[in-house]
Amino acid sequence: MTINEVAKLANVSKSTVSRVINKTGYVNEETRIRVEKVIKETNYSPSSLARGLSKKETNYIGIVIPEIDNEFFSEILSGINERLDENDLTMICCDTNNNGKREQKALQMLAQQRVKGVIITPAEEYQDSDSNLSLRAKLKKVNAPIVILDRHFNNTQWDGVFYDNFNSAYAAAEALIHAGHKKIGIITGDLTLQIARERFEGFKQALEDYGVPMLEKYIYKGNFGIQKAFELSKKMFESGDMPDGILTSNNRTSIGFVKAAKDCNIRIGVDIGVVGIDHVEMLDILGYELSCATRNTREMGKIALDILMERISNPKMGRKIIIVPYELHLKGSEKKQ
Amino acid sequence: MTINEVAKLANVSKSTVSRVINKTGYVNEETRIRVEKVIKETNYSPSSLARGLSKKETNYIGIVIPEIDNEFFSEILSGINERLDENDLTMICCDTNNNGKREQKALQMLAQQRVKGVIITPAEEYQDSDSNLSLRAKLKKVNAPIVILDRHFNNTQWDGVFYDNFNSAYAAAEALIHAGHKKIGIITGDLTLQIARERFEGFKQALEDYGVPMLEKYIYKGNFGIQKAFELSKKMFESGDMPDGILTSNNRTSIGFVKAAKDCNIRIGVDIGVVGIDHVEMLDILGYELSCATRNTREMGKIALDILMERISNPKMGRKIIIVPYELHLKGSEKKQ
DNA sequence: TTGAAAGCGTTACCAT
DNA sequence: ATGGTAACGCTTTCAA
Repeated sequence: MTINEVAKLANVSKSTVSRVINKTGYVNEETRIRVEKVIKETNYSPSSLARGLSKKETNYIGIVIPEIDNEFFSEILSGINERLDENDLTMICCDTNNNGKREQKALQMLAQQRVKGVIITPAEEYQDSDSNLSLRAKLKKVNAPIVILDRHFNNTQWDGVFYDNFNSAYAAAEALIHAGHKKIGIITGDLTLQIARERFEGFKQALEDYGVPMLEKYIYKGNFGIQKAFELSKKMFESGDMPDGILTSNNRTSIGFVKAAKDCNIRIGVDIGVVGIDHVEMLDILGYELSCATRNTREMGKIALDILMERISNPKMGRKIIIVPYELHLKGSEKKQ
Repeated sequence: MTINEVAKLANVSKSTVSRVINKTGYVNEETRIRVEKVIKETNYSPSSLARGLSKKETNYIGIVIPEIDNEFFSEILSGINERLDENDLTMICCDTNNNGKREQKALQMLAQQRVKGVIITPAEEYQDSDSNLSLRAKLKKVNAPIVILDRHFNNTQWDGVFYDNFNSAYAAAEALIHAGHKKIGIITGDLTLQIARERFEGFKQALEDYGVPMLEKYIYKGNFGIQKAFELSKKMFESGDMPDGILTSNNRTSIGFVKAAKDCNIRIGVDIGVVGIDHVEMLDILGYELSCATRNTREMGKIALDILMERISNPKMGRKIIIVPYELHLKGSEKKQ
């Protein structure tokens, strides 16, 4: 079924059918009804391809994420999805698997689809100026508005939505300080990553501001992974010299820590105080109520889409970088009895 | 940049440029090089819209799922994604939020995009013949091959990929029986759902086959949710008459059960034997190693895509229903000491 | 080996 | 209020 066939069956021109479909321009009530009847009867479905080509505009939105099976990103997607209908958008989804090559292919494909805009969490943290340049080049070729999500790179061009890593860590450390601890430690993330460094800096700043000494021996350098956090925590517990309070730098770090505590019969909130960054729902469910500084992930997705839409409708808008605030949830685990 | 502009810059016709792009037909080595140079220099990116319109064919694949932020579905997506590149496919993703209306909109949209095919997990279990009819009608309108994933409906037309619910429950119950239990119970899923009924049937069959009496008091009717499972388990523990072994009907049921056991100081694998359906990674991580009958979710996604591709290339192929097998993992929790 | 031209299914402008 | 027609950017067939 094409617009032409519908036109013939309804005894009108395709212009009229087009007007009926798009509710644009004048069309007599009787003929409208006639056309609509034919559309219904023939189950005619207008081609987005033809429409897009003709209007030189699509309603595709490209999403490029590194790990679709990571709950953080699936919540982001869920948030974006909530905004899709009202904006009449269609989502083209690409999982790069943290692979730069696949990222490039995805971006190329999106360019060919003539997407309206792209939301991307870069596959890799582009440290050196070379790879930074290459990501910039890739993004430029897309030739559409772009919003960078969660992972930083040296970007002076595009809008972005990021988490308030520094202050979130600051608040977490502060909570430990307020709980009365003097010996405070941290299990960091991979410090080659900017978000890990920012969190570490927030931690340091809090201790400094409150005059709490930061002891080298209580700084455990992790990698944001469960296993590493588990090993470090275990060492900590077995060393015979553990801090009174500790900050775990992300969800997986918290999980590794809890696992080690369970293994070593360390009671969280009793033998040691803990505050994590990120909320881990499953820990709550299983009764390990960990205090945490966290964010509204779903909201981050919505915000990213909102900014993208703003940018599309107003290309000259000043560059926007949104820092999503943390929320501090204290549930008792920060204490030590 | 359009194919015409490239053609002019390279001093050839657009036909030639098309041949170069698609590596089709004859083209002189020299002119090819010239054209390719222009393409690179101008950063020309051919329009998928125009190409699709001209070829009367896209490489879109539509995915319609009910809850994108459910780990089961994000793993499915991840599996599908692995097959996308090699098939040169682009994924259009729709989250229906278990809402029939949104499902309908999504399906309509996919039809307009002229997708090559669709993989769908229906938003609702369409019980009565009315809603069954309505889903069938919706699907027919898509006018493209369709694979039904995981959730059944009364379908005599499309290919499907489902889990072996019956035998998976049978095996789980069998494991409890082999562990020597005589008093065996189950926390079921929502029995209005076919997959819940199938699992319950598998359970019953196993007891019957082994001559183990099924006692009404040990049948706990749940709803596949954490909270309900928690409440039922708690009642079970507090009743003073609990079974020796129990089957938890899905991942969330297992979680609720474990939570209750923790609350009530019931030692899993000691005070009561448990086998679940579905593997819950987080439980393993936290040291609750639950025996389970489970499936390879990522694989299910791959299989669904593979069947879809087969169907597309061979529309006359006989109807395919793939039942994904269970894997039984015994880790000791099935016992009672 | 290359080019010209028709066609894909729409929209939008200009007539009527 | 309606119709005719060019245009969108590409592929494909037919000629040369």
